[in-house]
Amino acid sequence: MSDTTTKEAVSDAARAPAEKAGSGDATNGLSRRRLESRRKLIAAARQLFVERGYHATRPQDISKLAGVGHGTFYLHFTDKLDCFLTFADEVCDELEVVLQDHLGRARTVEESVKETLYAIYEYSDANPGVLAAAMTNTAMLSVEETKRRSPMERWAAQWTEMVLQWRAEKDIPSDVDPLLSGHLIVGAISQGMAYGYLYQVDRDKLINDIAQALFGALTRQ
Amino acid sequence: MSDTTTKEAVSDAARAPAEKAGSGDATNGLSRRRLESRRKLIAAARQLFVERGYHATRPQDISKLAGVGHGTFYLHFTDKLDCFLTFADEVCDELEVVLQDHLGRARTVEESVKETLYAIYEYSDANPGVLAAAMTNTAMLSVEETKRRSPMERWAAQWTEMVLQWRAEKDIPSDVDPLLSGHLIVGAISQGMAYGYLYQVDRDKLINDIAQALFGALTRQ
DNA sequence: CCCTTCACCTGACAAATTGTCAATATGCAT
DNA sequence: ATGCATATTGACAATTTGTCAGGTGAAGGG
Repeated sequence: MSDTTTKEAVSDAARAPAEKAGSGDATNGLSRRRLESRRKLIAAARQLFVERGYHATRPQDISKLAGVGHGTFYLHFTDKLDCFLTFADEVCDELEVVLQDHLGRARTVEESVKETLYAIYEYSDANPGVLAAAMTNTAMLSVEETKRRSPMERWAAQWTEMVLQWRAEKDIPSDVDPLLSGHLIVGAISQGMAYGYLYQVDRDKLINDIAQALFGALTRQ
Repeated sequence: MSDTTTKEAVSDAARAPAEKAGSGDATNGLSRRRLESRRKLIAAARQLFVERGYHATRPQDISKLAGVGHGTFYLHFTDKLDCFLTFADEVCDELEVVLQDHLGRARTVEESVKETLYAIYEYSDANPGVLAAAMTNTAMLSVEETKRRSPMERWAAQWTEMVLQWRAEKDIPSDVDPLLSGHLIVGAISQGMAYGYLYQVDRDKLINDIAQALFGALTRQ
Protein backbone atom coordinates (compact mmCIF):
# COMPACT_ATOMS: atom_id res chain seq x y z
CA MET A 1 0.00 0.00 0.00
CA SER A 2 1.44 3.31 -1.02
CA ASP A 3 0.66 5.22 2.12
CA THR A 4 2.35 8.41 1.17
CA THR A 5 0.61 8.73 -2.14
CA THR A 6 -2.79 7.91 -0.74
CA LYS A 7 -2.51 10.24 2.20
CA GLU A 8 -1.24 13.02 0.04
CA ALA A 9 -4.66 14.21 -0.93
CA VAL A 10 -5.47 15.05 2.64
CA SER A 11 -2.16 16.54 3.51
CA ASP A 12 -2.29 19.02 0.67
CA ALA A 13 -2.31 21.84 3.12
CA ALA A 14 0.55 20.28 5.01
CA ARG A 15 3.02 20.36 2.20
CA ALA A 16 2.23 23.81 0.94
CA PRO A 17 3.77 25.74 3.84
CA ALA A 18 7.04 23.91 3.32
CA GLU A 19 7.57 26.18 0.31
CA LYS A 20 7.72 29.25 2.49
CA ALA A 21 9.60 32.45 1.81
CA GLY A 22 10.24 32.11 -1.91
CA SER A 23 7.07 33.45 -3.46
CA GLY A 24 3.43 33.30 -2.56
CA ASP A 25 2.54 31.57 -5.78
CA ALA A 26 4.83 28.65 -5.05
CA THR A 27 1.89 26.71 -3.70
CA ASN A 28 -0.07 27.64 -6.72
CA GLY A 29 2.57 26.59 -9.20
CA LEU A 30 3.36 23.29 -7.58
CA SER A 31 0.00 21.65 -7.85
CA ARG A 32 -2.16 23.77 -10.06
CA ARG A 33 -3.01 20.64 -11.98
CA ARG A 34 -3.82 18.70 -8.84
CA LEU A 35 -5.95 21.45 -7.37
CA GLU A 36 -7.86 21.75 -10.57
CA SER A 37 -8.67 18.04 -10.60
CA ARG A 38 -9.77 18.24 -7.00
CA ARG A 39 -11.95 21.24 -7.65
CA LYS A 40 -13.68 19.54 -10.55
CA LEU A 41 -14.22 16.39 -8.51
CA ILE A 42 -15.76 18.23 -5.58
CA ALA A 43 -18.01 20.25 -7.86
CA ALA A 44 -19.21 17.09 -9.56
CA ALA A 45 -19.68 15.31 -6.25
CA ARG A 46 -21.72 18.18 -4.92
CA GLN A 47 -24.01 18.19 -7.92
CA LEU A 48 -24.56 14.44 -7.79
CA PHE A 49 -25.00 14.19 -4.02
CA VAL A 50 -27.67 16.88 -4.26
CA GLU A 51 -29.39 15.53 -7.36
CA ARG A 52 -29.28 11.83 -6.63
CA GLY A 53 -28.33 11.47 -3.00
CA TYR A 54 -25.41 9.70 -1.42
CA HIS A 55 -26.25 6.16 -2.34
CA ALA A 56 -27.24 6.63 -5.93
CA THR A 57 -23.97 8.41 -6.58
CA ARG A 58 -21.02 6.21 -7.53
CA PRO A 59 -17.41 7.28 -7.52
CA GLN A 60 -17.31 6.49 -11.22
CA ASP A 61 -20.20 8.89 -11.84
CA ILE A 62 -18.34 11.63 -10.03
CA SER A 63 -15.16 11.05 -12.03
CA LYS A 64 -17.08 10.98 -15.26
CA LEU A 65 -18.97 14.19 -14.57
CA ALA A 66 -15.76 15.83 -13.42
CA GLY A 67 -14.13 14.82 -16.66
CA VAL A 68 -11.21 13.03 -15.06
CA GLY A 69 -10.14 9.42 -15.06
CA HIS A 70 -11.76 6.99 -12.70
CA GLY A 71 -8.53 6.39 -10.81
CA THR A 72 -8.12 10.08 -10.13
CA PHE A 73 -11.02 9.96 -7.72
CA TYR A 74 -9.05 7.64 -5.49
CA LEU A 75 -5.99 9.85 -5.62
CA HIS A 76 -8.00 12.62 -3.99
CA PHE A 77 -10.33 10.70 -1.70
CA THR A 78 -9.86 7.42 0.05
CA ASP A 79 -13.45 6.47 -0.75
CA LYS A 80 -16.93 7.87 -1.23
CA LEU A 81 -17.44 8.69 2.43
CA ASP A 82 -14.26 10.73 2.47
CA CYS A 83 -15.51 12.61 -0.55
CA PHE A 84 -18.89 13.18 1.05
CA LEU A 85 -17.42 14.54 4.25
CA THR A 86 -15.30 16.93 2.24
CA PHE A 87 -18.43 18.13 0.51
CA ALA A 88 -20.26 18.46 3.82
CA ASP A 89 -17.39 20.42 5.28
CA GLU A 90 -17.54 22.82 2.38
CA VAL A 91 -21.25 23.33 2.90
CA CYS A 92 -20.65 24.00 6.59
CA ASP A 93 -18.17 26.70 5.71
CA GLU A 94 -20.59 28.33 3.32
CA LEU A 95 -23.46 28.25 5.76
CA GLU A 96 -21.28 29.65 8.49
CA VAL A 97 -20.59 32.73 6.40
CA VAL A 98 -24.30 33.37 5.94
CA LEU A 99 -24.88 32.62 9.60
CA GLN A 100 -22.27 35.06 10.87
CA ASP A 101 -23.76 37.72 8.69
CA HIS A 102 -27.22 37.17 10.17
CA LEU A 103 -26.00 36.89 13.73
CA GLY A 104 -24.37 40.28 13.45
CA ARG A 105 -27.83 41.79 13.53
CA ALA A 106 -29.07 39.86 16.55
CA ARG A 107 -29.09 41.48 19.97
CA THR A 108 -31.06 39.04 22.12
CA VAL A 109 -31.18 35.31 22.54
CA GLU A 110 -34.49 35.15 20.77
CA GLU A 111 -33.22 37.21 17.87
CA SER A 112 -30.16 35.00 17.56
CA VAL A 113 -32.27 31.90 17.31
CA LYS A 114 -34.52 33.50 14.72
CA GLU A 115 -31.65 34.81 12.68
CA THR A 116 -30.12 31.36 12.62
CA LEU A 117 -33.30 29.96 11.17
CA TYR A 118 -33.53 32.77 8.64
CA ALA A 119 -29.94 32.10 7.66
CA ILE A 120 -30.75 28.46 7.05
CA TYR A 121 -33.65 29.41 4.81
CA GLU A 122 -31.55 31.95 2.97
CA TYR A 123 -28.85 29.41 2.28
CA SER A 124 -31.37 26.79 1.23
CA ASP A 125 -33.01 29.20 -1.17
CA ALA A 126 -29.69 29.98 -2.76
CA ASN A 127 -28.57 26.36 -2.74
CA PRO A 128 -31.62 24.14 -3.10
CA GLY A 129 -31.18 20.67 -1.74
CA VAL A 130 -27.63 21.19 -0.60
CA LEU A 131 -28.29 21.41 3.11
CA ALA A 132 -30.56 18.41 3.05
CA ALA A 133 -27.83 16.44 1.35
CA ALA A 134 -25.07 17.57 3.67
CA MET A 135 -26.88 17.66 6.98
CA THR A 136 -26.95 13.96 7.39
CA ASN A 137 -26.17 11.80 10.30
CA THR A 138 -23.04 10.03 9.19
CA ALA A 139 -23.36 7.42 11.91
CA MET A 140 -25.03 5.21 9.37
CA LEU A 141 -22.40 5.66 6.77
CA SER A 142 -19.60 4.01 8.67
CA VAL A 143 -19.40 1.89 11.75
CA GLU A 144 -16.01 3.12 12.80
CA GLU A 145 -15.49 6.52 14.28
CA THR A 146 -14.75 8.66 11.30
CA LYS A 147 -12.46 10.98 13.23
CA ARG A 148 -13.81 13.71 11.01
CA ARG A 149 -16.54 15.83 12.50
CA SER A 150 -19.92 15.55 10.90
CA PRO A 151 -21.84 18.75 10.12
CA MET A 152 -24.14 18.04 13.05
CA GLU A 153 -21.23 17.94 15.46
CA ARG A 154 -19.81 21.12 14.05
CA TRP A 155 -23.09 22.93 14.51
CA ALA A 156 -23.48 21.58 18.00
CA ALA A 157 -20.09 23.07 18.83
CA GLN A 158 -21.14 26.42 17.39
CA TRP A 159 -24.29 26.45 19.46
CA THR A 160 -22.34 25.53 22.53
CA GLU A 161 -20.24 28.63 22.01
CA MET A 162 -23.30 30.81 21.73
CA VAL A 163 -24.89 29.33 24.83
CA LEU A 164 -21.69 29.93 26.76
CA GLN A 165 -21.75 33.54 25.70
CA TRP A 166 -25.38 34.06 26.65
CA ARG A 167 -24.74 32.46 29.97
CA ALA A 168 -21.83 34.78 30.62
CA GLU A 169 -24.02 37.75 29.75
CA LYS A 170 -26.70 36.43 32.09
CA ASP A 171 -29.27 36.19 29.32
CA ILE A 172 -30.01 32.65 30.40
CA PRO A 173 -29.78 30.80 33.74
CA SER A 174 -26.32 29.75 34.86
CA ASP A 175 -27.27 26.13 35.44
CA VAL A 176 -27.87 25.49 31.76
CA ASP A 177 -25.36 22.96 30.43
CA PRO A 178 -23.91 24.57 27.29
CA LEU A 179 -22.62 21.40 25.68
CA LEU A 180 -25.86 19.54 26.16
CA SER A 181 -27.90 22.54 25.07
CA GLY A 182 -25.84 22.81 21.92
CA HIS A 183 -26.73 19.26 21.00
CA LEU A 184 -30.38 19.56 21.93
CA ILE A 185 -30.73 22.69 19.84
CA VAL A 186 -29.09 21.16 16.79
CA GLY A 187 -31.28 18.08 17.04
CA ALA A 188 -34.43 20.12 17.40
CA ILE A 189 -33.56 22.51 14.60
CA SER A 190 -32.62 19.86 12.08
CA GLN A 191 -35.68 17.78 12.84
CA GLY A 192 -37.93 20.83 12.98
CA MET A 193 -36.71 22.32 9.74
CA ALA A 194 -36.98 18.97 8.00
CA TYR A 195 -40.55 18.70 9.26
CA GLY A 196 -41.34 22.20 8.03
CA TYR A 197 -40.01 21.40 4.60
CA LEU A 198 -41.81 18.08 4.37
CA TYR A 199 -45.17 19.49 5.45
CA GLN A 200 -44.73 22.80 3.65
CA VAL A 201 -45.27 24.80 6.82
CA ASP A 202 -45.38 28.57 6.45
CA ARG A 203 -41.90 29.90 6.85
CA ASP A 204 -42.53 32.66 9.35
CA LYS A 205 -44.83 30.55 11.49
CA LEU A 206 -42.24 27.79 11.61
CA ILE A 207 -39.45 30.14 12.55
CA ASN A 208 -41.51 31.79 15.26
CA ASP A 209 -42.60 28.49 16.73
CA ILE A 210 -39.16 26.95 16.75
CA ALA A 211 -37.61 30.10 18.16
CA GLN A 212 -40.18 30.24 20.92
CA ALA A 213 -39.64 26.60 21.81
CA LEU A 214 -35.88 26.94 21.91
CA PHE A 215 -36.12 30.14 23.89
CA GLY A 216 -38.35 28.38 26.36
CA ALA A 217 -35.91 25.51 26.65
CA LEU A 218 -32.99 27.83 27.28
CA THR A 219 -34.72 30.06 29.82
CA ARG A 220 -36.57 27.27 31.55
CA GLN A 221 -37.92 28.08 34.95
CA MET B 1 -47.96 -12.79 18.11
CA SER B 2 -50.36 -10.49 16.39
CA ASP B 3 -47.40 -8.32 15.56
CA THR B 4 -45.57 -10.87 13.55
CA THR B 5 -48.69 -12.05 11.83
CA THR B 6 -49.52 -8.55 10.79
CA LYS B 7 -46.07 -7.92 9.39
CA GLU B 8 -46.13 -11.20 7.58
CA ALA B 9 -49.44 -10.35 6.04
CA VAL B 10 -48.11 -7.03 4.87
CA SER B 11 -45.03 -8.54 3.37
CA ASP B 12 -47.01 -11.31 1.76
CA ALA B 13 -49.47 -8.89 0.33
CA ALA B 14 -46.62 -7.05 -1.28
CA ARG B 15 -45.11 -10.07 -2.88
CA ALA B 16 -47.41 -13.00 -3.34
CA PRO B 17 -50.65 -11.67 -4.76
CA ALA B 18 -49.30 -11.52 -8.27
CA GLU B 19 -51.20 -14.65 -9.15
CA LYS B 20 -54.76 -15.55 -8.57
CA ALA B 21 -54.39 -15.66 -4.79
CA GLY B 22 -56.97 -18.20 -3.84
CA SER B 23 -57.72 -18.03 -0.14
CA GLY B 24 -56.45 -15.13 1.88
CA ASP B 25 -56.55 -16.90 5.23
CA ALA B 26 -54.11 -19.54 4.08
CA THR B 27 -51.32 -17.49 5.58
CA ASN B 28 -51.33 -19.27 8.88
CA GLY B 29 -51.28 -22.89 7.78
CA LEU B 30 -49.33 -22.58 4.59
CA SER B 31 -46.27 -20.71 5.57
CA ARG B 32 -44.93 -22.06 8.81
CA ARG B 33 -41.76 -22.77 6.89
CA ARG B 34 -41.71 -19.30 5.41
CA LEU B 35 -42.21 -17.68 8.77
CA GLU B 36 -39.36 -19.65 10.20
CA SER B 37 -37.00 -18.52 7.46
CA ARG B 38 -38.09 -14.96 7.97
CA ARG B 39 -37.61 -15.16 11.69
CA LYS B 40 -34.10 -16.51 11.31
CA LEU B 41 -33.25 -13.83 8.79
CA ILE B 42 -34.46 -10.99 10.98
CA ALA B 43 -32.64 -12.37 14.01
CA ALA B 44 -29.43 -12.61 12.01
CA ALA B 45 -29.92 -9.16 10.53
CA ARG B 46 -30.47 -7.68 13.96
CA GLN B 47 -27.31 -9.20 15.33
CA LEU B 48 -25.21 -8.03 12.41
CA PHE B 49 -26.68 -4.53 12.18
CA VAL B 50 -25.90 -4.08 15.87
CA GLU B 51 -22.46 -5.67 15.79
CA ARG B 52 -21.15 -4.30 12.53
CA GLY B 53 -23.51 -1.54 11.51
CA TYR B 54 -25.57 -1.14 8.39
CA HIS B 55 -22.83 -0.78 5.84
CA ALA B 56 -20.53 -3.51 7.00
CA THR B 57 -23.41 -5.96 6.86
CA ARG B 58 -24.01 -7.69 3.52
CA PRO B 59 -27.14 -9.55 2.57
CA GLN B 60 -24.97 -12.62 2.06
CA ASP B 61 -23.70 -12.34 5.65
CA ILE B 62 -27.25 -12.23 6.92
CA SER B 63 -28.28 -15.29 4.91
CA LYS B 64 -25.23 -17.19 6.03
CA LEU B 65 -25.72 -16.40 9.72
CA ALA B 66 -29.40 -17.23 9.39
CA GLY B 67 -28.46 -20.57 7.89
CA VAL B 68 -30.53 -20.13 4.75
CA GLY B 69 -29.58 -19.86 1.12
CA HIS B 70 -28.49 -16.55 -0.31
CA GLY B 71 -31.49 -16.28 -2.57
CA THR B 72 -33.87 -16.66 0.33
CA PHE B 73 -32.93 -13.23 1.58
CA TYR B 74 -34.39 -11.69 -1.55
CA LEU B 75 -37.57 -13.68 -1.21
CA HIS B 76 -38.26 -11.97 2.08
CA PHE B 77 -36.83 -8.51 1.50
CA THR B 78 -36.48 -6.52 -1.67
CA ASP B 79 -33.04 -5.37 -0.56
CA LYS B 80 -30.95 -4.49 2.46
CA LEU B 81 -32.82 -1.28 3.20
CA ASP B 82 -36.10 -3.15 3.30
CA CYS B 83 -34.54 -5.58 5.74
CA PHE B 84 -33.19 -2.77 7.87
CA LEU B 85 -36.52 -0.99 8.07
CA THR B 86 -38.15 -4.21 9.15
CA PHE B 87 -35.57 -4.53 11.89
CA ALA B 88 -36.08 -0.90 12.93
CA ASP B 89 -39.82 -1.44 13.04
CA GLU B 90 -39.38 -4.37 15.34
CA VAL B 91 -37.20 -2.31 17.65
CA CYS B 92 -39.83 0.42 17.68
CA ASP B 93 -42.43 -2.09 18.75
CA GLU B 94 -40.24 -3.37 21.54
CA LEU B 95 -39.39 0.08 22.80
CA GLU B 96 -43.01 1.09 22.71
CA VAL B 97 -43.88 -1.69 25.12
CA VAL B 98 -41.28 -0.49 27.62
CA LEU B 99 -42.39 3.07 27.03
CA GLN B 100 -46.05 2.41 27.69
CA ASP B 101 -45.12 0.66 30.88
CA HIS B 102 -43.16 3.67 32.10
CA LEU B 103 -45.72 6.21 31.00
CA GLY B 104 -48.33 4.45 33.07
CA ARG B 105 -46.61 5.83 36.13
CA ALA B 106 -46.38 9.41 34.93
CA ARG B 107 -48.88 12.02 36.11
CA THR B 108 -47.44 15.28 34.87
CA VAL B 109 -45.81 16.50 31.71
CA GLU B 110 -42.44 16.59 33.38
CA GLU B 111 -42.82 13.08 34.68
CA SER B 112 -43.80 11.82 31.27
CA VAL B 113 -40.71 13.29 29.71
CA LYS B 114 -38.52 11.79 32.39
CA GLU B 115 -40.15 8.40 32.18
CA THR B 116 -39.59 8.37 28.45
CA LEU B 117 -35.90 8.94 28.97
CA TYR B 118 -35.76 6.28 31.65
CA ALA B 119 -37.52 3.90 29.30
CA ILE B 120 -34.92 4.54 26.65
CA TYR B 121 -32.14 3.79 29.10
CA GLU B 122 -33.89 0.68 30.30
CA TYR B 123 -34.28 -0.62 26.79
CA SER B 124 -30.70 0.21 25.92
CA ASP B 125 -29.43 -1.59 28.98
CA ALA B 126 -31.38 -4.69 28.04
CA ASN B 127 -30.49 -4.40 24.35
CA PRO B 128 -27.06 -2.82 24.04
CA GLY B 129 -26.43 -1.11 20.76
CA VAL B 130 -29.82 -1.89 19.31
CA LEU B 131 -31.35 1.55 19.61
CA ALA B 132 -28.25 3.21 18.23
CA ALA B 133 -28.42 0.92 15.24
CA ALA B 134 -32.13 1.37 14.63
CA MET B 135 -32.57 5.05 15.42
CA THR B 136 -31.00 6.26 12.27
CA ASN B 137 -31.98 8.86 9.83
CA THR B 138 -32.83 6.83 6.76
CA ALA B 139 -32.72 9.86 4.52
CA MET B 140 -29.20 8.89 3.59
CA LEU B 141 -30.06 5.35 2.78
CA SER B 142 -32.26 6.06 -0.17
CA VAL B 143 -33.02 9.09 -2.24
CA GLU B 144 -36.58 8.17 -2.95
CA GLU B 145 -39.26 8.45 -0.37
CA THR B 146 -39.22 5.08 1.26
CA LYS B 147 -42.95 5.10 1.87
CA ARG B 148 -42.15 3.26 5.07
CA ARG B 149 -41.94 5.35 8.18
CA SER B 150 -38.56 5.60 9.76
CA PRO B 151 -38.29 5.13 13.53
CA MET B 152 -37.83 8.87 13.93
CA GLU B 153 -41.09 9.58 12.19
CA ARG B 154 -42.89 7.02 14.28
CA TRP B 155 -41.63 8.52 17.46
CA ALA B 156 -42.49 12.00 16.29
CA ALA B 157 -46.05 10.79 15.78
CA GLN B 158 -46.15 9.31 19.26
CA TRP B 159 -44.96 12.53 20.80
CA THR B 160 -47.51 14.45 18.80
CA GLU B 161 -50.21 12.33 20.39
CA MET B 162 -48.92 13.05 23.84
CA VAL B 163 -48.66 16.77 23.20
CA LEU B 164 -52.24 16.79 21.93
CA GLN B 165 -53.36 15.11 25.12
CA TRP B 166 -51.49 17.51 27.37
CA ARG B 167 -52.92 20.41 25.46
CA ALA B 168 -56.41 19.07 25.89
CA GLU B 169 -55.79 18.73 29.61
CA LYS B 170 -54.45 22.28 29.73
CA ASP B 171 -51.08 21.19 31.02
CA ILE B 172 -49.43 23.23 28.30
CA PRO B 173 -50.47 26.37 26.39
CA SER B 174 -53.01 25.94 23.63
CA ASP B 175 -50.93 27.68 21.00
CA VAL B 176 -48.30 24.95 21.00
CA ASP B 177 -48.20 23.18 17.64
CA PRO B 178 -48.41 19.46 18.47
CA LEU B 179 -47.00 18.18 15.20
CA LEU B 180 -44.04 20.52 15.23
CA SER B 181 -43.45 19.89 18.92
CA GLY B 182 -43.40 16.17 18.31
CA HIS B 183 -40.63 16.58 15.79
CA LEU B 184 -38.64 19.03 17.87
CA ILE B 185 -38.77 16.71 20.86
CA VAL B 186 -37.65 13.68 18.91
CA GLY B 187 -34.78 15.61 17.39
CA ALA B 188 -33.68 16.95 20.75
CA ILE B 189 -33.98 13.61 22.51
CA SER B 190 -32.10 11.60 19.92
CA GLN B 191 -29.31 14.14 19.68
CA GLY B 192 -29.22 14.65 23.43
CA MET B 193 -29.12 10.97 24.29
CA ALA B 194 -26.44 10.36 21.67
CA TYR B 195 -24.42 13.16 23.22
CA GLY B 196 -24.88 11.72 26.68
CA TYR B 197 -23.68 8.34 25.55
CA LEU B 198 -20.73 9.71 23.64
CA TYR B 199 -19.54 11.90 26.51
CA GLN B 200 -20.49 9.46 29.26
CA VAL B 201 -22.68 11.99 31.01
CA ASP B 202 -24.18 10.90 34.32
CA ARG B 203 -27.50 9.29 33.64
CA ASP B 204 -29.65 11.14 36.15
CA LYS B 205 -28.12 14.50 35.39
CA LEU B 206 -28.72 13.99 31.69
CA ILE B 207 -32.32 12.98 32.20
CA ASN B 208 -33.01 15.90 34.49
CA ASP B 209 -31.41 18.39 32.13
CA ILE B 210 -33.17 17.13 29.04
CA ALA B 211 -36.49 16.93 30.84
CA GLN B 212 -36.14 20.46 32.10
CA ALA B 213 -35.28 21.76 28.64
CA LEU B 214 -38.19 19.98 26.99
CA PHE B 215 -40.56 21.09 29.72
CA GLY B 216 -39.39 24.65 29.20
CA ALA B 217 -39.92 24.37 25.47
CA LEU B 218 -43.43 23.03 25.90
CA THR B 219 -44.55 25.53 28.52
CA ARG B 220 -42.78 28.45 26.96
CA GLN B 221 -43.75 31.82 28.30
C1' DC C 1 15.58 22.77 -28.13
C1' DC C 2 15.89 18.29 -26.28
C1' DC C 3 16.14 15.49 -22.25
C1' DT C 4 15.28 14.20 -17.50
C1' DT C 5 12.47 14.11 -13.71
C1' DC C 6 8.67 14.00 -10.94
C1' DA C 7 4.04 14.60 -9.76
C1' DC C 8 -0.14 13.44 -11.51
C1' DC C 9 -3.37 11.05 -14.33
C1' DT C 10 -5.46 7.06 -16.78
C1' DG C 11 -8.22 3.09 -17.76
C1' DA C 12 -7.81 -1.85 -17.84
C1' DC C 13 -8.21 -5.29 -14.37
C1' DA C 14 -9.03 -8.34 -10.24
C1' DA C 15 -11.91 -8.76 -6.39
C1' DA C 16 -16.15 -8.29 -4.22
C1' DT C 17 -21.04 -7.74 -4.15
C1' DT C 18 -25.81 -7.69 -5.71
C1' DG C 19 -29.99 -9.38 -7.45
C1' DT C 20 -32.06 -13.15 -10.61
C1' DC C 21 -33.79 -17.55 -11.93
C1' DA C 22 -34.17 -22.30 -13.40
C1' DA C 23 -33.85 -26.25 -10.91
C1' DT C 24 -34.98 -28.50 -6.70
C1' DA C 25 -36.99 -29.55 -2.22
C1' DT C 26 -40.78 -29.51 1.08
C1' DG C 27 -45.17 -30.30 2.94
C1' DC C 28 -50.01 -30.55 2.56
C1' DA C 29 -54.34 -32.33 0.46
C1' DT C 30 -56.41 -35.91 -1.82
C1' DA D 1 -48.49 -42.53 -2.80
C1' DT D 2 -49.15 -38.72 -5.96
C1' DG D 3 -49.96 -34.02 -7.46
C1' DC D 4 -49.38 -29.41 -6.71
C1' DA D 5 -48.31 -24.99 -4.89
C1' DT D 6 -45.13 -22.79 -2.16
C1' DA D 7 -40.47 -22.09 -0.60
C1' DT D 8 -35.55 -22.63 -1.05
C1' DT D 9 -31.17 -22.96 -3.25
C1' DG D 10 -26.74 -21.69 -5.29
C1' DA D 11 -24.70 -20.83 -9.62
C1' DC D 12 -24.57 -16.91 -12.62
C1' DA D 13 -24.54 -12.29 -15.00
C1' DA D 14 -24.22 -7.64 -14.08
C1' DT D 15 -22.47 -4.05 -11.53
C1' DT D 16 -19.26 -1.70 -8.60
C1' DT D 17 -14.98 -0.83 -6.06
C1' DG D 18 -10.25 0.03 -5.38
C1' DT D 19 -5.48 -0.87 -7.43
C1' DC D 20 -1.58 -0.43 -10.36
C1' DA D 21 1.64 -0.48 -14.23
C1' DG D 22 2.28 2.52 -17.58
C1' DG D 23 1.45 7.10 -19.84
C1' DT D 24 1.28 12.27 -19.99
C1' DG D 25 2.57 16.96 -19.26
C1' DA D 26 5.06 20.73 -17.08
C1' DA D 27 9.41 22.65 -14.92
C1' DG D 28 14.20 22.95 -15.13
C1' DG D 29 19.03 21.72 -16.49
C1' DG D 30 22.21 21.06 -20.23
